[in-house]
Amino acid sequence: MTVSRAANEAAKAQHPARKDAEDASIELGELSELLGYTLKRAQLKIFEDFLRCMAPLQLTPAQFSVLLLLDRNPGRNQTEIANTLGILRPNFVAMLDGLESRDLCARIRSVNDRRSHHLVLTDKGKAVLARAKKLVAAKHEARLNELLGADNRAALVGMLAKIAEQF
Amino acid sequence: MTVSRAANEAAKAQHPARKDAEDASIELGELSELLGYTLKRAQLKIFEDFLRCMAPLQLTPAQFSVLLLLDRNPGRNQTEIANTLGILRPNFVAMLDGLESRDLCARIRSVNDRRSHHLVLTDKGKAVLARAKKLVAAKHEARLNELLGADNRAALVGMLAKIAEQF
DNA sequence: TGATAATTGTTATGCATCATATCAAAATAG
DNA sequence: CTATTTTGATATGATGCATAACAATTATCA
Repeated sequence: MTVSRAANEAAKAQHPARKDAEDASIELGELSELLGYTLKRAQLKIFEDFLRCMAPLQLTPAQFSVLLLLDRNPGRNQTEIANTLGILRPNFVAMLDGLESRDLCARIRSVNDRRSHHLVLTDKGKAVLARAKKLVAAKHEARLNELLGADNRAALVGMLAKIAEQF
Repeated sequence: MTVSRAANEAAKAQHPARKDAEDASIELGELSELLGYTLKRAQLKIFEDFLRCMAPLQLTPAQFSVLLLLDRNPGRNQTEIANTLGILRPNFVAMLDGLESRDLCARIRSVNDRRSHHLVLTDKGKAVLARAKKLVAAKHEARLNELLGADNRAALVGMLAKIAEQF
């Protein structure tokens, strides 16, 4: 599980009285100004919190993104969905297997092109997605707005999107 | 290699005239407003560019961060360095083996505590780090400033650091 | 002091992610 | 009709990340 790392840190925090005690704490130096470094660390934290908020539904960020896409774009095939999410087709197969085995989505053989599958959410899938959205909004994103402020949060997302697209 | 994905995309870009052609392009929906999603994608792009810039020195972001830390904090042991970088000690062993086999750093048995190693950069390690810093500044970070502007870039790093620490 | 516990580096191992090659079935191009 | 391409799928390997366990060493404390 992904909580273990946090639990590990928490365990250390309970023993501040040791030779351990950060021993003249280490200098990060230019590391703290490196975008890649902060980016990676922030991403891990965000995913960790996402998993925590989504624990009752047992959805990973990747799975959530698939459900969102299928909801907005019903009937697309695996290649299309996988491509827009940056998932390689071979790896997307097992992922879909998992969602399908939980009856969250379904593969429907296309009549036009019998190689491909139309992907759709099941009713259960739609229900789970609706609950998931609420959890994300209420627990995850709300906490972000609290930490950064709505304006800053929007600006942050904007800059990240710009990097993701134009870099 | 990590370039292959980009090469793959490039290959597709050369064939815009297919049934493929993004076929009434897929709606991202609320995905584009999800911080976790943009964060992950931006992080991948940044790491990809970092690797490209650092190709002549063959340093990964993780390796670069280790060299930086060793430079600023010579004589620390493996546990200390690994902990501050969020690397688990078992995984740090192989990583150090790699750097040490390239003569970039060295493990020096401590006389006070013969269990631990003092970690230091070799002369070659210092030289490589110096070149690496220049590459990062000239190629990588410069491009970011160009895309976002220096002020926005600083604000971005600040917000990410806040998330990484306080979330 | 001496028995017990904790720490350090290490190995082994498992799981998840990611990437490539390859394949059969089906569709498309020429 | 033949050759190529596309789709979903399988097998496979590399890498990152996490846990358990171990020997050597050090710290704790009764």
